[in-house]
Amino acid sequence: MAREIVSDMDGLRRTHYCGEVALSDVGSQVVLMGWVNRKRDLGELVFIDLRDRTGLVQVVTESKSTPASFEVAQNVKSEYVLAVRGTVKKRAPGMENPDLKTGAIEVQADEIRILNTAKTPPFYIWDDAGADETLRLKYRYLDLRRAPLQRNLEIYHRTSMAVRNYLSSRGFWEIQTPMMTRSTPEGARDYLVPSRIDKGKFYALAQSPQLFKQLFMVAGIDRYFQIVKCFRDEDLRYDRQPEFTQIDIEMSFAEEEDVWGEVEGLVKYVWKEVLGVDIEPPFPRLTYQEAMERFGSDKPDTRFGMEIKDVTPVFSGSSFGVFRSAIDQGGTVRAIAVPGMAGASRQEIERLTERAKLHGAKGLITVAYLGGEVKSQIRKYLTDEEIAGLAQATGASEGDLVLIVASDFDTAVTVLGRLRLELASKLGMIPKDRYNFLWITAFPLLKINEETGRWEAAHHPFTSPFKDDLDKVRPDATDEEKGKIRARMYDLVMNGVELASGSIRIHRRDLQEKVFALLGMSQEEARRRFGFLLDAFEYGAPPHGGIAFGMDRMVMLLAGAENLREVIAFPKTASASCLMTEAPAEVEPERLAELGIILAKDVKRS
RNA sequence: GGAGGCGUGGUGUAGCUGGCCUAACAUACGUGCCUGUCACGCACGAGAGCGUGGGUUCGAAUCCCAUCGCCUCCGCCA
Repeated sequence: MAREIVSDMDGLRRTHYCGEVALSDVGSQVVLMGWVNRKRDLGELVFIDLRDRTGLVQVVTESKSTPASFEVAQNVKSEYVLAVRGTVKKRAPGMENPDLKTGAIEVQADEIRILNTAKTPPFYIWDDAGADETLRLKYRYLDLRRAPLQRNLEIYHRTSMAVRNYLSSRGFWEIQTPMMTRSTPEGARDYLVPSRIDKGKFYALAQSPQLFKQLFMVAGIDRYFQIVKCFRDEDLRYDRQPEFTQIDIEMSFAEEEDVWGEVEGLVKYVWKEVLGVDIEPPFPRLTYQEAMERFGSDKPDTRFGMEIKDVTPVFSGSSFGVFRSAIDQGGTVRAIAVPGMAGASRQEIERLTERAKLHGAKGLITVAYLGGEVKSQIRKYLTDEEIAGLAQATGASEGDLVLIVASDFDTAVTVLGRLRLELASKLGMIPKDRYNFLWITAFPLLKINEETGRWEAAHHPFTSPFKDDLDKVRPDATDEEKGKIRARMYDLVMNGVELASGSIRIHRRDLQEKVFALLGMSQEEARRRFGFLLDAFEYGAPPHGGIAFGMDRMVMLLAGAENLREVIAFPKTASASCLMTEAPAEVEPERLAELGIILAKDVKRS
C-alpha cells in the first residue's frame, strides 16, 4: 500500500456522525469521519458510503465540480478510514434511498483525506454475518464493525446504565468485591490463580461475590449492588460462558416480598428504558413443586399451554403392565395433549419415543383422537372409561395426540416437560414478543448428587430454610426429611429462561452451623473454610437476602440474540478459548518456575 | 467425559452412490470502460487441489481410520 496517499487529520474536526446528517443540515458544511462501506465508481462520478457506528451516509464526488476530492476518491477502497469535508445536498427527486436513514441527502465532498488504508477484510462487513463464526471470532474487531453487533453492544450499555440508574435511585450502592479470592469447593469448578509469594497456594477467581455481599450487610451497607464479572470453569452452552456478568444485589432487613418488589421495579424500568416495553408487575408466583407438576421444569415457559396433567387416577385400575407397575411402585402417570397432532405418522411417533428415551423415560405411550377413532399402541388395554377420562384430564379433543409417560414423578414430568418445549417450538405454538416473567419459589434446600450420592445445597449453603422445615435441619435427618426441606430461595424466570436467582440468607451462626452439619461438613471444616462468615454472624448480622441476575443472558433476551456470543464483545468458544488472542496459551518455563509449578509429563502439549 | 452436525479459491456454496473435477457458481479482489449509483453495470484477469495425517484403490474432494477446529445437545453449571 502506498503510504503517501495517507494523510493526517491535521486539525480537521468531525462535525457530524454519518448516520446523523439530516435534511435540516442541507446547505451546511460538514466534516465526517468513518469507514468506506462501499464505493461505486461510475467513471467521472464516484459514490462512497461512509460508515460509523451511527450508520451510513452517501458521499459523492465528481471530476468536474470537485476534482480534488474526486482524485482521492479513486484510490479509496473498502474499509479505508476517511475524513470527508463537504456540503450537505438534498437529493434530487427520485434519487432518494428509502432504505437509508440518511437517504434523503448526500454529502458533496470538497475534500477527502485517507486517514488509513485497509487490507481487503477476510469477510464482508455487512449486516448479515455470512462468514463462518470461527473466522469472525478470529477477526472479532472486524465482526464488531457490523451493525447488528454494534446494536447489541449498545443495548448492553443501555441496560447497564438503566440498572445503575434504577438501583442507585432505590438506595443501592455499587461496591466492588475481590475477583481473586478463596476457592470454595462446592458448586462449579474454580479457575485457579497461583500465588507467587506463597508458592503452592492458589486464589480462585470469584464464582460470585456471595460471601462478600453478605458481609456488606453485616457491615451495615444495607443495600448493595454490583455489575460484576464471575468465573466458572464448566462446559459452555449457547447461554453459558466461563466468564460472565452478574447484576448482584443484596439488601438488609428484607424478606422475599421486599426483594421481589425491588427486582420487579428494576425489570419494569429496564424493559421500558431499553425496549420501550411496559411490563406489569407483580409477576406470578409458582412454587417449585407446582412448576414441576404443571411444566416439568423449574424454569417454565408459560407463553403457551400444553400443561402436564396427572392421569394416575384415570389408570388406577388399569391392567396394562407399564401403568400397573409404575403405580404399584409409588410412581405416577402423566400426560400432555398435543393439539392437532393426532395424524402423526408411525415414524413421527417413533421419533418422539426416541426423544422421550433420550430424556430418561423407558418409553412413550401415545393416544390419538382422530376422526372419532382412538389410535394407540395400547388400544386393546384401554377401557372406554379410561379413554374418556384421559381426554377429560388432559383436555384433549378431536385431532389431538396425548403423550403419556409412566414413571417416577421426576422422570415423568421432566420428560414430558422437555417434549412439551420441543413440540411447541416445532408446531409454532410459542408467541413472539411476549415477556412472561414469573417467580419460582420454595425450592428444595438440598438435592442429591447422583455421582457421589451425597446431599448438597441446591442453591448455596447460605440459603435459609423455611421456618416450618427447621425441625428437619438435623444431621441425623432421614433422606426423606432432607428432601422435604424447603429453601427460602427464588428464581426469576422469563420465557423458559432463568434470569435471576436468589434467596433469603441465613444470618445466625447457630443455624448456619446446623446447615453445614446437614451438608455433612464437620465443625472443623466449616470453621476452616467459612470461619470468617461464622465469626461475622456473631457481631450483629442483620436479616438479609438478595438475588443475582445473569446480565449477559438478560441482554441476550433484550436484544433478541440467538446466543451469548452476540452480546459479549470478546466471547470464548465452546471449548473456552479465544480465537483472537489464542488464549489459553502456554507460558514461559521461567513463569512456571517462579510460581513453583511443574507440569505433569502427560499433559497434552501441542 | 459422551452424541450429532459442519470443515472445498478471500468469503458463501455446489460437487461427496469413487474416474466426466489439474474442481463449478456467486460474490469479493485486480485491470479497463462508464456522470446518478446505492448488492451500480459491462469486459477481461488472477485466485483453491478440497481442515490435517494415514489407509483402501489402477484412480479419492468423494470410501475407511485417526486427529484438529467450530457449532448444538446430554452430563456438568453451589
